Amino acid sequence: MDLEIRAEDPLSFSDSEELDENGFPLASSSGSDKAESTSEPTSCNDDRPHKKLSEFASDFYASGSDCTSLLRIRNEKKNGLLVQKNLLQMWGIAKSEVAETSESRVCSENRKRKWKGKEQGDVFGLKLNQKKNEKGKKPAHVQSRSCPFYKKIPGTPFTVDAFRYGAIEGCSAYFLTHFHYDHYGGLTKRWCHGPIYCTSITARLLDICLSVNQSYICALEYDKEYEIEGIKVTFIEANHCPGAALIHLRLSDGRTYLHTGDFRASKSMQSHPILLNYHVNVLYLDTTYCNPKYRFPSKEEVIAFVVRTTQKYLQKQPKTLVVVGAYSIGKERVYLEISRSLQVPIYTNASRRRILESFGWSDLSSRLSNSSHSTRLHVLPLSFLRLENLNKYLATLNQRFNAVLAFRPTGWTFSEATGSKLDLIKPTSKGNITIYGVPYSEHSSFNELRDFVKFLRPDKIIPTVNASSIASRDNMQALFNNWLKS
DNA sequence: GCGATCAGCT
DNA sequence: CACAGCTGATCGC
Repeated sequence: MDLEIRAEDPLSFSDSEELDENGFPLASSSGSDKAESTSEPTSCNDDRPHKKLSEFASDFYASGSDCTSLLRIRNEKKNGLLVQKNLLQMWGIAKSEVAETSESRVCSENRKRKWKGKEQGDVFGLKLNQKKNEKGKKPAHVQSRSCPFYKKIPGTPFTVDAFRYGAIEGCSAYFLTHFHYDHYGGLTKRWCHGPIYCTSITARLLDICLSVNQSYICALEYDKEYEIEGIKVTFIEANHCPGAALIHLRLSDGRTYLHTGDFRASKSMQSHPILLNYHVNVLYLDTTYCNPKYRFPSKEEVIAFVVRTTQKYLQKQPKTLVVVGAYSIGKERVYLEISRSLQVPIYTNASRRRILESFGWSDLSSRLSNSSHSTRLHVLPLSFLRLENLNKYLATLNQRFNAVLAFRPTGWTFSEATGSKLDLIKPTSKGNITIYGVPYSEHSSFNELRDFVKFLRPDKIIPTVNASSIASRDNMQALFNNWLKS
């Protein structure tokens, strides 16, 4: 493999900033500007208010928080890339170009209304002026975007899920924990900054969806120890989406790190040999739901609820179309279990079928259908699951169904009131369309997180989510301290 | 013209 | 809120 970059001192990312014993920025450090690590010099004045209060991971904030997406899927149309304009077009129901489908019309009208309220002219004027004045220069927010410290692993030339920062100084191995946009963002077919280590499923998705140059992709098996740049590396199944991994690192000096990427902690992880055998010094933790209010049921309980709700609806109304919403990858088991219990195939569009088939799960692949007429079970993009959209979708299936039962699986569908009592969930409903939000989470609940940390007993915990506000960080740190005391 | 990235939004 | 995106507009080549 040709490495584009050669770190002069691969064991040190930034020798100019003050670090603690683990290689993290000291709270009292004043060298925040030196933390800049993109290849571009930064010239932005930092007037962020929190700077005065805390220097914790100063470059964390410089990383920006925008999450944009442009998932282009290589279509079946030869080698061309096709951007899918809208769902009804994709299904061949609406004509392209001229086709102003009811769905696209609704959306564009909504946007126009919002846009108008923001004084269109002013916005355009401002942008154009800025562009003229700053010709040749990148906008400030781009210039200031540098790799957050918690994505760099101290004492190693590794970064984790850090692809939006160009070439990172001192990094000669880029790890990708899983194929979700907020983690792979920045990866394109023009990636050339170094080898990407990931699982084989993620590796295939990088090829299928992003056309990343194969020569940069290094697929590692789960539960097998590799030595990369002198560091022992083991991937552990993360219980998140297909191909997601925890990264276990053992340095030659004995330090042990665990980076969870995104994960849902489970009891079975507590019997993993590598987690039992090595004390973890630093834990990089997915703290998405690190708040006691997040108390959702197990995936199995939610699936059981979805299946029995489906069966109940079908008894009352046999001509019901069942719809499950999903992002690119994740939540597969929800529709897989409906498919099993109803003994019907799963219809979804060609792009998603290609992705699902790449997992190499024969049980899933064998249930996929390319015909929307062949089955009452359809998988659609989560964003499409709204009453108006589903109503129109139903109409396109010409009388074959007369009701829609849809499920939106997301960890956000929690309610203090319902808690784990799933049968109290009230769907949103209008006419013959019913949409259930179900708390199917692929991140740890608060209790699962606590139990995992108490099992692992790391010396230090670095939250990788919800760490942008001081209050939130302090809150989490207090929880960690509480969990780890005694 | 095309791919990548933006702000704004959910 | 924020999961993990989605959209049209804009930017760079």
